[in-house]
Amino acid sequence: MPELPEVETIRSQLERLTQGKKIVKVRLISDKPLKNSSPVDFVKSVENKTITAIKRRAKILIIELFGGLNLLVHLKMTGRLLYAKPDEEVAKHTHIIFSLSDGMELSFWDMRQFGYVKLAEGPLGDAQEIKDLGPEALDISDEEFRRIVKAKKSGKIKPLLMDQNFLAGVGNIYSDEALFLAGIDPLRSVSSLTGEEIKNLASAIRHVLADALKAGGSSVGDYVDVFGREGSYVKQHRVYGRAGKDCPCCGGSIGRIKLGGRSAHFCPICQK
DNA sequence: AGTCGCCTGGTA
DNA sequence: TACCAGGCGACT
Repeated sequence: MPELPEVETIRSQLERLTQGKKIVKVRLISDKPLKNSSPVDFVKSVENKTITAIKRRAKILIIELFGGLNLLVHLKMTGRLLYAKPDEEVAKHTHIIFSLSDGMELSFWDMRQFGYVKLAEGPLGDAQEIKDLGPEALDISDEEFRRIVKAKKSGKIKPLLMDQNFLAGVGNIYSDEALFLAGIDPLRSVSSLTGEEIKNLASAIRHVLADALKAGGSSVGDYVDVFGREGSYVKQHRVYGRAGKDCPCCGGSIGRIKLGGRSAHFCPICQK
């Protein structure tokens, strides 16, 4: 599902709602999200631990537990973390229910089952999922962005923006939106970008992510926040999901191509 | 660098 | 029926 603005929306909500609360019970409806870790260890390690902080790195949520354990949650395409009152019937696609000391439940729901909830011991920076990530996209400086772009000798700009080890937090929606704002064709090779284009792109990335965060993210298909509410940034999309519609800048038709197995949306006139 | 696979479900 | 979907890792 979500990219940085959506995950950050959930992070800040969880921080407000669950920080300082204790996880009094864990109900594993399915082991699938645990990937390789043992269900017994998972439940034993998490039950009766207090949530000390909710952090985020790239698109990964980090639920910090008292005693130094971290729960890493990746929502991938359709994962949700839902905060709600206990319900008699468990909704379809709910995999894990954490009962909290305030009487509420935090549920991990994931229709396509790509997401994970993993226990990470030791320093967070040592975790396999975290250690190779690039700098955070939301507040990347012009200088830092220029440095990491210049370090790349080959490849196309759009797939590079989505590479989490290059830049952390940008996915298919926001790479399209940022490239549109910067006037750069998604197929451009990294090495062909001018200094000014790189600067404009850094600015566009920060701008798009900050605006999307303000709007509570983009609900294209499945994304909802911890209360099950949609984000409203789709209304502000300039190119993503708008193939065949008018470019907000020149009035031409928005195009859509396949790039690296994903769809890329762009204006063939405004983006060079 | 490009394609496939993991899954379920919605839409043309 | 076929194709599409906010991700990403494992293949060739």
